[in-house]
Amino acid sequence: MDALTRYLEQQLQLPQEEAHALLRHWQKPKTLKRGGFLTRQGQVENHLYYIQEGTMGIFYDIEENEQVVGFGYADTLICSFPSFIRNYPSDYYIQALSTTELIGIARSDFYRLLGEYSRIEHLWLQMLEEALLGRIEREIDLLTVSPRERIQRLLNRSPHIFQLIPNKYIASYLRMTPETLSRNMK
Amino acid sequence: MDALTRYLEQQLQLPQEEAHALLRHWQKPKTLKRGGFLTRQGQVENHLYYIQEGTMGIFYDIEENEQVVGFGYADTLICSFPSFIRNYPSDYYIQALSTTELIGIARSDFYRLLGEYSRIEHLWLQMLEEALLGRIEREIDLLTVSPRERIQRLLNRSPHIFQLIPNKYIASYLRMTPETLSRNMK
DNA sequence: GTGAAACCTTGATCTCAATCAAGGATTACA
DNA sequence: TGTAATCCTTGATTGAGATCAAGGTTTCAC
Repeated sequence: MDALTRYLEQQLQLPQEEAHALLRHWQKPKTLKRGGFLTRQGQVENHLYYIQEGTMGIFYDIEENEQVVGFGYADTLICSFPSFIRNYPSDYYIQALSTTELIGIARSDFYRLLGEYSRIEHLWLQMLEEALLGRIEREIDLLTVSPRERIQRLLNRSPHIFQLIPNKYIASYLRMTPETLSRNMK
Repeated sequence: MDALTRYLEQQLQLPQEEAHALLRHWQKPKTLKRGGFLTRQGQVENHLYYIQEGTMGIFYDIEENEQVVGFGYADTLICSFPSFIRNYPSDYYIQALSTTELIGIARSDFYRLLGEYSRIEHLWLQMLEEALLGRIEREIDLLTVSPRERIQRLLNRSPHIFQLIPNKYIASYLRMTPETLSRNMK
């Protein structure tokens, strides 16, 4: 049983029939080297990806600076959601931070399956709820004034990120410079 | 035809049958004076509310300070979503910024209707998608460094907020002091 | 294994928004 | 309509994090 099957059936609790229906449409693996783009700015995101191995960063250019807005790592889904959902060109770009292997499912297949299998639709609804709650938590993190406190919150919520991702990206994600992160980690 | 019916059928494009099913469970109006609480910290949010008239603020205490994280006004839904969805005590509190009239639907009724009417479930899914995209946009706003730029983004996206809500709340929402907002509005 | 690139740390300086303060304008409601 | 409370504005000062700079360390690819 491969990682995606395990993810769908065990982690997401999807019944076999639905898991199989999804798996049939998942495409052949894609490998990216560090620095390689999964999605570029201006490009429409036509796939939802599952990361089999590696680490990725989601970026957005704010006021001419590259800002990190999220990470991806093994056993998580990744894509430019606004672009995937709205079928618009993406403002975000997604890059491999280390060699990464992914598989994707096309938007058209995905939304068709939502219509065909109410359990998949229900699962997607629950995932959207979770994603929304995650964003709401993230908002509090960003509103927190003290850099030290922002670091602490991330350490509590996602300690593994500090093992996986270079600090300079984490600093950007936490709305501070690498210097400030360094000075507040001790 | 009242405002909620219009909202469900026209704005949300819900068929009559489903709109009626929802409407039956919507409870009698509730009026709050300026400063009155819709939801308190620590209280479980058991209802989803529709604002018929007035303005509301969603607050969160960060590092002992009251932080505004959102607004509500006529013809929008409001509640402490994390609490409503997860059935946990709310970290947020919701207060009327002016005299406000609302009607609510109980969580249990709401989720039962989701199960009974796939069109309602589908609509809720779409609303969650929209809410998620809204949060993602909001994240970029918060990551923007320059206060002037943050103000500009809100002015572009939601100019009506500046008509409805006192500037001091908007300042907090934009992660700045009222002084900074004032100095950067001209 | 080795060299080059990427990353982290520490120090010195600077900048811009927060804070403190006070007067004036609006708003709410009795 | 009067009056108190709330809100907005402007000025002066302060402080925390950004920036600039440079040395040392780790990581990665070949």
